[in-house]
Amino acid sequence: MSEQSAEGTRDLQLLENQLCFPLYAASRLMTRAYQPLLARFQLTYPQYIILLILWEDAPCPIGHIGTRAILETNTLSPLLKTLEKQGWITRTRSLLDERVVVVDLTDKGRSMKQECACIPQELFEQTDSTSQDLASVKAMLNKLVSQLQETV
Amino acid sequence: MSEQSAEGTRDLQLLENQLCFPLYAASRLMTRAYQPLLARFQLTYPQYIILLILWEDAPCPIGHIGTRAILETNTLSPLLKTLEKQGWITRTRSLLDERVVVVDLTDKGRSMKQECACIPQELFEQTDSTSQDLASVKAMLNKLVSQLQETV
DNA sequence: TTGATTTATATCGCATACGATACTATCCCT
DNA sequence: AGGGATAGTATCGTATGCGATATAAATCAA
Repeated sequence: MSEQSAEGTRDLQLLENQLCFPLYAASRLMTRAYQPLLARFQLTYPQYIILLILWEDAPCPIGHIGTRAILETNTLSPLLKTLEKQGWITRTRSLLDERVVVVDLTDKGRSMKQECACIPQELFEQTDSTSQDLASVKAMLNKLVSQLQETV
Repeated sequence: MSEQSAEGTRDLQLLENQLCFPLYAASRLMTRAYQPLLARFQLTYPQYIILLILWEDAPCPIGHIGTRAILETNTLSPLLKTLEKQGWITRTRSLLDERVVVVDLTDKGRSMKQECACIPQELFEQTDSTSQDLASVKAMLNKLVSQLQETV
């Protein structure tokens, strides 16, 4: 399995020789791994990503969240509506430009930042990768993200 | 906030310091990148993954596909139904064990393997990563997948 | 044998993703 | 000023993912 003939590695149509599949699988498994940690806060993984962004940048327009999360408004609109309904955020039309909706954290949303601070460490403990390993993957994935974004 | 280091690199709550986000983003962008290549064949990305597996293993039971794709039957059932409706595959109850549904490729499904053989190369050309880079990411993602699968 | 349990698949409901489209506000050009 | 182009969000339809549950067949246990 680890040792492959030159011929075996050359067949790009084998699932094992594709980058896309472990990417797809790891992403879904990562979301699953977050689920029990986020359930305490009634959060889904995409909602958690939005909150991470807001804890850094709120208040900010929806478009800014979309840029950072690499999500279109057709995904963000219902997602933000849910977060608003559950009391995490507020959505307000900008007075300066009525097209813009500014998103801000509620008191609950702001205070939950501390409550959620343990999550990254808890998740890290679920893998026995070294931080070195994880840092390498992260760096290479970030590079891949940039390259893929350029193609669009 | 960050007691560990003077810099912000230790603040695990920053989006930039999380592994999960580039994973999530890269996976979605990869799916987007495949879309124009798969559109010619009227395929979605998950459908393409199923075909990759079938081109290696067909005929095989649904459970086997689920194991390789790391997908539950609640996802696979409708997906396979679509592939059947579009003439790529057949689904047959096993005579040996009536619980099992055996999936096989149709003639069209089998012959399209050659037609789709160009896709991996075409996609590869959309990134300017070296194969070395991609191989490293793939290896580390596979390790991550294994570790995340163990936690479930 | 027969009832309980397990296995393999399917159905339902909900929450993303995203292409296509719609809508409104702003901008830009003449 | 006015009308088209552009920008920022929202809505709609379709296709996943997946937890919870259902269903039917095979297996197991007493």
